[in-house]
Amino acid sequence: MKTADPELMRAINRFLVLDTIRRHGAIARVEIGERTDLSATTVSAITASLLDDGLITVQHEGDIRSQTLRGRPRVMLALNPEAAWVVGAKLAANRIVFVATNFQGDVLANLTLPVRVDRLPTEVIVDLVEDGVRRCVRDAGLGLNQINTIALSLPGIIEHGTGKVLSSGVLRDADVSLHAAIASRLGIATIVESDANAITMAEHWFGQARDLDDFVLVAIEETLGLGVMHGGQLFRGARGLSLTLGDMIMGAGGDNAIKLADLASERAIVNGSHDDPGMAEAMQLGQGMVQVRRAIEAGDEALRTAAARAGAALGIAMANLVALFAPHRVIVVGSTLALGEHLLAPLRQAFANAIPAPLAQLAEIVIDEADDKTWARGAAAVALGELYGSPWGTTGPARRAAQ
Amino acid sequence: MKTADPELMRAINRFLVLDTIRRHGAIARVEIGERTDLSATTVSAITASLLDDGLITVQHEGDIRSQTLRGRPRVMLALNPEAAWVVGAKLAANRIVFVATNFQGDVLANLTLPVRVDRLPTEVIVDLVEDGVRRCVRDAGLGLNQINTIALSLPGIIEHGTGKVLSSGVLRDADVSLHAAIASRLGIATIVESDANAITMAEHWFGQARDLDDFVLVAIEETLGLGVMHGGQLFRGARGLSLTLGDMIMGAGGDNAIKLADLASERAIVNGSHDDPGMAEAMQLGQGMVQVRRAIEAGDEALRTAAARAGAALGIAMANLVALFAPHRVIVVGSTLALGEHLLAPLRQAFANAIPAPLAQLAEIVIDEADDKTWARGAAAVALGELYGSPWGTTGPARRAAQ
DNA sequence: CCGATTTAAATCGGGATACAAATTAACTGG
DNA sequence: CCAGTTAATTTGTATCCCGATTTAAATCGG
Repeated sequence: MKTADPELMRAINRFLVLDTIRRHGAIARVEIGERTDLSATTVSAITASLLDDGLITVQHEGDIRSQTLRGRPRVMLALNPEAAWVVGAKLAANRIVFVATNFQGDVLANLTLPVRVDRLPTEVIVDLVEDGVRRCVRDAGLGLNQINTIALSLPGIIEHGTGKVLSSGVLRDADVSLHAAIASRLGIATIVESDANAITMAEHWFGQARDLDDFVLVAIEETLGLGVMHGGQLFRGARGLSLTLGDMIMGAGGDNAIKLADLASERAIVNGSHDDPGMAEAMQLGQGMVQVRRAIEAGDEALRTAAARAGAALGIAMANLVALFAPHRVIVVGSTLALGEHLLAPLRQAFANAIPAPLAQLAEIVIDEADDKTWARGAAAVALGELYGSPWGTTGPARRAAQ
Repeated sequence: MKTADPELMRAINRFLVLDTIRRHGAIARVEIGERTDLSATTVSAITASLLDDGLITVQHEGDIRSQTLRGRPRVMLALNPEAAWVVGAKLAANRIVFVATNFQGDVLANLTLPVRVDRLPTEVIVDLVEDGVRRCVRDAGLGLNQINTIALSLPGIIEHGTGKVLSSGVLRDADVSLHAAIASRLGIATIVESDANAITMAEHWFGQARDLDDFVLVAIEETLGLGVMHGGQLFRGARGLSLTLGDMIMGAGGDNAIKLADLASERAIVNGSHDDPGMAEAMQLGQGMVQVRRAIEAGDEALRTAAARAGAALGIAMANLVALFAPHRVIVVGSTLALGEHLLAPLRQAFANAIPAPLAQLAEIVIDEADDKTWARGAAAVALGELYGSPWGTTGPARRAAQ
């Protein structure tokens, strides 16, 4: 816990103002004051400094007259989209997705590399990331030297701050310092983050949780991820570790103990039909769940059962999460959603059965079929969040190696 | 998120100083400065104010000479034990335990009312609490008017801030405002808190986690409770809800879905032997697990199996908690520990099997056979924590109803 | 067209805070 | 009894927030 001094005070209020502008879009000083409970004096001082630093700009044009037509008109302030640029990337089993965004998180360019990352040596992955970043930056009409931060997200357990990957389904090795490798390769500050945290950030900034500072997100793809937003901050465990969901054991012990990942991951769902060559093909292309859905609707009862089993397990896991974190909302994202109601109907039912009565009204379930670009954009948002200078250690300062 | 102003700044630093004194015991100003990274000037100013408010005192006597014998001697500052008094209470199924403590949490008096709270109407419980508080306060040589806050802890889901009990195993009704009832009855500010949170506080202040700001606590008694300490603050869900563990579903859905409480609560363990009148008797007296242990050691295989099953389920649940919260330590407390290794051996083994490899080194399990007094003392610590004026909303201000 | 009105933003002055440097206090040691 | 040493306080400066006042930039109304 940090000691408070005037600098911290200013940092907090400055962040508050900047975040208010980001959330609201173009906004006048008076209104910032109303929303933040800061005095007009302070808002003026802080916005002057933000203008000075080029993080925000005045918007004269398109100046929609304020409702009240009298008096001195409000001067609208908005983020300066060109204050900085970042690259966000999502590393998944069979693809790498990049987006370049400006300071407000608008996607300027995106790029998908359809490669089986699974079995590649880490060095090669770093190569691919480097290439992807370079191309994506060029596609955005930018130069590498204009990129402030790169945020790479991938599934697994990741130590925030050091950027060490303790374990990940897409890396062959454990305890990889992806972070340092990429940072030194490109000479740009780099953040490595769990993909679940990235998409959690995306939902908070751009998606289904813009209005909420307390929610839980369940990411169902090749691996099962978990993100927890608590008081507007990503919740991290001790040492800044990201959380995991796939390792949750369903079952009371003994023989019926089974990991959630073995019930509800995409691999687990297709397990029975793995001999079908078409299915294997689709899985490699990331279209596995689309294929499964087709098969189910063509009458494949084994897959229907598998999907239902996965949905039920997820529903129970989500009920457990509600009991453990008491969030207002549980957001479900990920490619497995392509199964549609074959997954969701049993999920909802299991959730409803498993949720303790007093909590039944607390949390709503929201399904969001976010695409890959959104995930990568979430990684970008993680990077931007640090640029905004959040004064709470939740996200430590961007680690810059090299350079 | 609050806006920062000089007042908040001072509140933070003041709390920091007071907390440093509490944790360290008698300590000189210089050392406070070193530990908190505040300047000597600021420490002097804050301690002067604390002295002025009577929260701390100088210790001239017993003035152990500082190591270095030269120079002006240090003036040791310590909490003023008489700065305030609080009562902490633990409401359990078959007893109510009270402690009265001074400002530093020393227990001045304690009292156990061996009553079956289970089936009593709420009004009667409030009566009992009132009587208990009055007696305990008198036993401590205090007057009711000297008591600053009462903190009542009980199992269940409790909304911090409003003090509403959404559900509890020891109350017949749901949605009870115990809080207001007691506060108005005694005319003293009252806090209602989950018992798991209370014992979590106790471990942090007095017990096995004095050195740690990130840990998880599992309370195994008649009901199963969960406390999460995160960054030195009790983690609460949205709306300030306390967390629950007993509602965790073990099992993947369908027929083998079962609540942890139905596997590992004391009632679940003795379930098979409920017809034994001696056992029923012991359970009512809170000696159930001692009795079970005796029975196991006398050869009762059914109970041995039940205990092992409970242990295994708990071990898995704890592994899940480590995956979900990534804490440094998991502390286990509660009367079920009386089963000893009959419970713990399978617990440890299940935990070891279930914990994901990368996390295996992260969290250690600590067993703490805390007695009832410690739980009640934890409730007192919750009350004291608010008196110390923690500036972070985590624990809202003590709600005072009535007078 | 110009002054009154209205609202927004900037400026001024007061109060609180933290900190560094200088000063005072309270010892020990020879 | 004085020099040396360490602790604590005092002094002076910079920063920050805020309320009140002033300035700015519109509209309205005759």
